[in-house]
Amino acid sequence: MQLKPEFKQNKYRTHTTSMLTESNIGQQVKTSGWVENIRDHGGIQFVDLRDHYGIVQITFQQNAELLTNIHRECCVSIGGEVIKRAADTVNDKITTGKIEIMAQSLEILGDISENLPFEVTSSKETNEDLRLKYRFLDLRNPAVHNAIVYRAEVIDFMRKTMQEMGFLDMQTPILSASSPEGARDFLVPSRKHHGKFYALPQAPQIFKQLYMISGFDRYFQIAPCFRDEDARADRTAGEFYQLDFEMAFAEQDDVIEAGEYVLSKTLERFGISANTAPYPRLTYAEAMLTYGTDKPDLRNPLFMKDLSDLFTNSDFKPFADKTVRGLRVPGMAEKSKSFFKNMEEFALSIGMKGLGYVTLEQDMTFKGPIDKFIDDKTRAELKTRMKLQVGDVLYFIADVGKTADIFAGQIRAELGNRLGLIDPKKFEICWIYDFPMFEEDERGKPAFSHNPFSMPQGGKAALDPESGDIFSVKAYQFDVVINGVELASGAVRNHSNEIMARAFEIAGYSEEDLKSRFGALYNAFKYGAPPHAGMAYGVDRLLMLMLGEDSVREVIAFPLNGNAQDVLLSAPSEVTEQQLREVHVKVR
RNA sequence: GGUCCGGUAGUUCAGUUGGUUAGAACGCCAGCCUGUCACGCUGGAGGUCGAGGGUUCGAGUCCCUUCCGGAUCGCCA
Repeated sequence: MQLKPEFKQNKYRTHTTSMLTESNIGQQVKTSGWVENIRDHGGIQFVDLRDHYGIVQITFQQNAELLTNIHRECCVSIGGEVIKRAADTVNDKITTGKIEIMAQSLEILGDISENLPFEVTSSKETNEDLRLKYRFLDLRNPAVHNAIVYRAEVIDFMRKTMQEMGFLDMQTPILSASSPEGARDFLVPSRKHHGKFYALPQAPQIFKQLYMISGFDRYFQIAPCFRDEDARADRTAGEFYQLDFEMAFAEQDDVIEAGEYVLSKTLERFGISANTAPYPRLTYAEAMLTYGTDKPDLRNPLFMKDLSDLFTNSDFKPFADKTVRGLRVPGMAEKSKSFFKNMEEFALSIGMKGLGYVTLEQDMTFKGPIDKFIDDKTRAELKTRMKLQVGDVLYFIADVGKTADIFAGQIRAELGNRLGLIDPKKFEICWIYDFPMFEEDERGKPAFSHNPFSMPQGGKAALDPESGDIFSVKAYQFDVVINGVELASGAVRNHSNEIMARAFEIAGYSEEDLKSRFGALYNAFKYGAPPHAGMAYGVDRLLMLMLGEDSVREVIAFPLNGNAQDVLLSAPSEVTEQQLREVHVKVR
């Protein structure tokens, strides 16, 4: 590697470890880093010296005294001559493996390192709380370190790509008002205003819409978002980052195209093998019927079809007048009895009452526990509709309404796993769109199904009480799904108070509620809001997928633990009485 | 908040039906070793078995309480 312009020799080093190549052979150099390992052979010692860029081997011959008191993870600066390694001692595993430094001097830079709480090079196997407490050591592990470097590179690339498309990187406030979104807010007490609180933004939603109303055309931000909800493997406690963007005078397709561009370019740039854009677009209804979920894993080739009409008058009570889904599994008939039994047990474990199936015999007849309830005409129709072939298994999933879809989706996912149908290296990306504007709440009343900012398709007319079933109204609302993970969500925004008020009314809120919950937007809409639309990608989640990690915490340098604690800095922590008095807070 | 799983050496783990002095690997310390790169060899130190209580002649093991961690459901528009 050439000397980068920004690299300057100083008293600590003439080269970083990875700069050293065969071209440096014979030169006097100095390099600094951490001692990853010491191999002491008596008359000769080897030290692996690690810095941000890589590793180089330092050899000590007849000067072992330089290593007195040196332990693993000591921070040192070592001077010496670069020498060529003999052919039989070359190490192909490291980029500097053809050379080594013959040490002549060694300076300890920090304090002598104490005994380590865990071994740095295998830190990923350590209990997570301990890793997080010593995150500075954990992050020295190249496997952990490089994920953070990767994160920086991916975010940098996304930012540049957004800028190329004409988006401006603009900030939004962190200290703001409690927002009317679904999650719990993090509250910050006010010192100057007794009894009042700021809230950390759950998303920059209101502000990015205000940017549009302010006449900015294309906004984006790698935006911190704060939600006081419990963590999951794919969801950090507390805070996360979104690639958030918004476009004025935009339709749904404009946002989808921009979102598709930045994602596909990013995956391409980082060598992720994904299906190429344009990505398949599935309506919510299609996804629910075909995959039993609004976030389908399309790596799984299995899919469902509607069979309800064939069993309306069936003698088999569990199917009669129910929603029935058919799931064809090619070539599964040869699976063992226990495999089928285990699937039935799985079905029971998720709350299904049973899991009927038939297998397709050599002569194309059916065999299986529920075959006796199927008449010949239905058999013939099943063969054509499900395109059945010899050796197939046809599962039936029946229940009331949407429940059948959800159960079918779980069966599909489980079969995908158990049959090994899912290629962990593949990325299958799709759009889900046409989400319903409203869904039934527990009492059967309409509630916003996704979010109240979205524009209903058909505008105000669609919300007219005369225009029919309110639950059939769709919103301009869409998601990006990768491998069954919801990665992004977007919408055409409602930019009219009139339509907003009507939508709120349907969801059981008054215009006064609208004014109090969305005061700023409501006020802004009064002065000429442009039609606008946008979306936001979960950056942490995307990085997790790109790196093939199971936990989102692996792609965040200093994450809260699963219990929403910063075990490194001890947060949250108690504060002094004085601090509490200043912000007028009394702790019970 | 619910459910499930876990907590044993610095780390990762094993520990049978309740039964002798609680083990292994890695790490650490000491000694030996001039070509290793997961160096090797010899020896050694290191344990409140998460905590508290109970049953028992005897508890890492069984019971109760509690704390901590993980997964998951709720929650996350």
